[in-house]
Amino acid sequence: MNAVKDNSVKDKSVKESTRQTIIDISIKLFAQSGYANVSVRDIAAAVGIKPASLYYHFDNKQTLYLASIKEVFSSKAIALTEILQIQEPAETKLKYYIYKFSELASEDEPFRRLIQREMLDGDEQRMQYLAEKVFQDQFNALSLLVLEIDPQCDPHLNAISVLSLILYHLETTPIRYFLKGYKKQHNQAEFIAQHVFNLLMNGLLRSDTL
Amino acid sequence: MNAVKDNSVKDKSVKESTRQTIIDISIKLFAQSGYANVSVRDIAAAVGIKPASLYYHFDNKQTLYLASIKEVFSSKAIALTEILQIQEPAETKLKYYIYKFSELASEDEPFRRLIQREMLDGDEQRMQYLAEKVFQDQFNALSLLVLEIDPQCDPHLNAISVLSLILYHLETTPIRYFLKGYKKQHNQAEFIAQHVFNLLMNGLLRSDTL
DNA sequence: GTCTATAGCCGGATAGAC
DNA sequence: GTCTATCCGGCTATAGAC
Repeated sequence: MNAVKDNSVKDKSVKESTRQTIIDISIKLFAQSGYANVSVRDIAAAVGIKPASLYYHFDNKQTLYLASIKEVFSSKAIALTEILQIQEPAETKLKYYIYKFSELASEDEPFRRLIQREMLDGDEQRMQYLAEKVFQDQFNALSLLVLEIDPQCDPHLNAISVLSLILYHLETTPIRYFLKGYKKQHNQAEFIAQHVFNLLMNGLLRSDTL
Repeated sequence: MNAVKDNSVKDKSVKESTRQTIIDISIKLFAQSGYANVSVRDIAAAVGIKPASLYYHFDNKQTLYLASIKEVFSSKAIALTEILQIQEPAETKLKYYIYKFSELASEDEPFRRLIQREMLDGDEQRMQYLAEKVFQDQFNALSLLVLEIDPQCDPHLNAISVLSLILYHLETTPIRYFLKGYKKQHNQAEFIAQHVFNLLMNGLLRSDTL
């Protein structure tokens, strides 16, 4: 009936909508410099339009920011949830999760930085959104997994510990660069994953071989 | 000869200098809201002076910010270095370190937030300052400690892992509040320290008892 | 849907009196 | 050392032509 509807199936060769371009560019800029340090002028310039045109697509800067974080977070939520679906023994599953999550986290710097920024400046409402729409499912799955490995443990505490080990190495890259023993490898997904899995299985003893 | 010199020994009952008051208040405000979101007017109002008066004490906003982070970081550096001076077996020393560092980190929220902010927005110069003047000594000491526990390990990697486990629980408090299994205890220094030490000694297995 | 032009506000910073 | 008064630049956002 309506042939035009087929266009709703996105063809990557077709130029994306201006609205989407604005969001994509905003994600990068907000992640890099933070909300207050990115002006509507900066975004418009990067997109290649005038600031006034931007207000045709979004009501104001706040709205654009919210659309940007929703976009980056919800696109990630799908990938994250999928990781924990496989049927394997608990330890294998954890190993797979750590490797996959390290990979996703090291690939997507804007995602990581926006989370860091939200932890500092996000209001309660945005935090709840982030928790429920992005992390809840996989956090619950990860909690169940660590509980399976040790039925005596506090799953919330252990799940956060797993995530912290992976993310903190990436978060601290800028300062670690100046600290003793820094190697480029320390920022590579596979290297981090290997270290974290060993540490979680054995503790500090026999945790790594050089 | 000069009796007035005795005033240089600070008496806590004496009102501190305006310059010091400005720094103290700036630390709190910058930590809470970030550099760009705190205006010179905000700071002046909180101090109880007019914005113009502030420029008698500091050249500009940047200079005031730098003085603030130097103050908060260098005051912490002393406390941190002291922790690793005791003579004890490696494991005891690590346990002591974890408990002390958890305590210091959970007590001083501005310190933690300013580090988080610097990780996101600090330039290379400030990062180098932070590394060399604040963290270098104790990071080296912590590296040696984990190396003593496992001579085969990568000390840089393990030292960061120790720090990550302690700090990430505190950093993620706002979102953890909305995640399953959250308890108030999870933010208490001693509780975190106990969990981290167990995890580092044993891995995920037998890491905690509820 | 994008433009030019501009309103209106708030920020950092300075001059100069007291 | 602190004040009042003020400059000026950058910011978000709107009006209205094309």
